[in-house]
Amino acid sequence: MSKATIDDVAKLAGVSIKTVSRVVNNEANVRDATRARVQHAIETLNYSPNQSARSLASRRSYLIGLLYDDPSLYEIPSSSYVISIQEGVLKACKSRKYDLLIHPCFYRDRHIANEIRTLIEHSRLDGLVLAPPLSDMTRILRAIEACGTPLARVAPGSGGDRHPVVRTNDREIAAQMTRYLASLGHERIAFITGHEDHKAVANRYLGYEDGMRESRLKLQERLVCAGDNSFKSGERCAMRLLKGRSPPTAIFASNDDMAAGVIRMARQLGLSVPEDLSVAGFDDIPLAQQVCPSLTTVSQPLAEMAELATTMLIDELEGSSGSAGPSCIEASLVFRESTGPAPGSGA
Amino acid sequence: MSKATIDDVAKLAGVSIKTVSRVVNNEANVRDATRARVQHAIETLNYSPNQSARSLASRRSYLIGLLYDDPSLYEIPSSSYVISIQEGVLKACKSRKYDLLIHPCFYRDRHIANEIRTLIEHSRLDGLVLAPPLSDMTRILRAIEACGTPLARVAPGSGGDRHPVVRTNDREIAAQMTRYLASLGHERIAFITGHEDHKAVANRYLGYEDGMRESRLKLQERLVCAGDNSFKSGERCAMRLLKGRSPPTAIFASNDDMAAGVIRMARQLGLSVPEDLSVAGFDDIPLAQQVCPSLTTVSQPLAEMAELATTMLIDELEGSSGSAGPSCIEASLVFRESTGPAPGSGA
DNA sequence: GTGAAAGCGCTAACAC
DNA sequence: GTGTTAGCGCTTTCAC
Repeated sequence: MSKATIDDVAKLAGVSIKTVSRVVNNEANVRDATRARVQHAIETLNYSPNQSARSLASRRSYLIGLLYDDPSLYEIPSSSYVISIQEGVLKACKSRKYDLLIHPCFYRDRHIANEIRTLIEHSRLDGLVLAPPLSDMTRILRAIEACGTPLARVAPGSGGDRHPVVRTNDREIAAQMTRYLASLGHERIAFITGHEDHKAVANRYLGYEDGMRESRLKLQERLVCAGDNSFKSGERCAMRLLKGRSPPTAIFASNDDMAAGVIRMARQLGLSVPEDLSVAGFDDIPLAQQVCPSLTTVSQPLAEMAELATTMLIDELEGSSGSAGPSCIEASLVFRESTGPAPGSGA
Repeated sequence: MSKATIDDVAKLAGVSIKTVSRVVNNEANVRDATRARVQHAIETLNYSPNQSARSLASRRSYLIGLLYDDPSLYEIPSSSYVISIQEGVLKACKSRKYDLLIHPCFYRDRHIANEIRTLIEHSRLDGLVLAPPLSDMTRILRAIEACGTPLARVAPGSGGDRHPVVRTNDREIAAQMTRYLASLGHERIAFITGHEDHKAVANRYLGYEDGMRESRLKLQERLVCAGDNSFKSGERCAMRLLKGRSPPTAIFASNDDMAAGVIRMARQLGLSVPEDLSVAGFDDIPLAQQVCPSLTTVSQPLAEMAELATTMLIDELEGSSGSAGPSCIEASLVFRESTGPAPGSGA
């Protein structure tokens, strides 16, 4: 029963509605005794402010929108990615008393800018959090900025913008993983790239190149295979890489789904992991612990990134000065069973 | 710029705001010519109604809340379950022009009723969709009904309530899977139960009993093992079942995560699936296709259930008469690689 | 410290 | 068919 209004409370407490409003919003300029009296009335009546009225008057909805690319729309079932993002955003929302509205969309949709514009105009959002790969697309950023809606992004781009951006060290950590594989004695280290529209994933390839160079290993085009982030593309690439002559002894896939596909294919080809082939992934999704052998991978702090981005957005909404600009949350390597010494490296 | 108001449109079109309102809300009693003129003005001004104002005046927010148990809160990472539910709810919301607010919570939280009450009072929701196992808990249902908020549930309980409930035929389909295993010559068919608080999952056990009885196989207590829906509990149960004497030749787990755990453990114990052991799961999550061998399972139409529940809720909100009462969307068996003839059954 | 008055932009009820 | 008049329940501005 959200029946009681601010008038009821004011009457019961013997004050004006403005004073009630002050108490509710924790504003200054209320004597302690008055405040207590109002508090009491609020509790007695079980009063809770009407959000729509509040929104209308204050032009703030306490609603954050989360925009992400919905993998289910094109059958790449990496649900844990979405869940991690949501988890982080929700955590920030909860602690700041905002509600979360979710809006998955298809990033390649030609009308996506319009869709988002409609969402902004039609829904009463205070701000928007953008997840990758949506957060990489200038067309979308333009549309949102044109609407003047505050936003924060989880994205690799440095941006240099006037809105908060949170990224992780994809490139550096991918280089580190590559060097780790090299340190195990692997020389033919293959790489499976991810979907080209996904900039963060693209950075992982750059990291691979860095790592190979730093380990003084030769980059070979035939050891690089183009995946699309899906399990199936991992299988396909593994097949191609392993069937060639002088096949790799290690495969580094730019995400876990593809790495899991590699493991499955390796097994079907009669190879043992990690004895015959080392496999590394990226993301540390739950699947990484469930495949056999479990996957050496990079723990990507997706939830933390989303949480930070959201917190920064809310800070901005509330004028808590600018913690704006780009931030970075560092990823880390997770060593499990799928990697080991290169065959014949004396182990 | 959601700057233009209904007054601006009215002025430009040379009509009253009420007429604009009629056009915007697709009401009758507007001459075609007038309607066109108003439409034109709307487009010219790029007008879009202010939702907060609309909510305040009409007491409708066009906001649906989705309440679900958040697996990440206690480390059972079955994200695909959440995603499927969201997917269904979102689809219904989209087609009916509602927005979706998500609210995960911990179903065993002692203060959950309060949390939900706060959510309802504080947020301006038109209705609530409840996902299992929250949807099974009378304590929660009571709290929501006491608030008078319309709701719909995805739940096994027949309910007999005055709100929509959508269920699936867990029990019957589990019996069918059991009979299928029996038809392959298996006699010692083990079952791994799920989390006890999850009624739908509990029904699957009843179906197993039915299926065993119908196949004239003996129910043996030692062939039933208690899991908790997690991958790890699947591994644990498999270990216990397979290490005993006269171990089962088939294991039916009440969800895919546990079934995947069984497969992993079987492999570690040196058993081949399905040659030495058949494994069946339930849910058909993406993982079912990614494990090796891929999992024979039950395709649970979670997204469809959620979509139907949401549609029924919205129907009710809009007074489109009652399609209320319980509905059922049927699950079906999916045959993959993890099941085969019983060892020594002449195959 | 506190209150009165004036909206926020829309829908609802009823008059015309 | 169309317009007028009141609110919806809150915040804001400014006076006291």
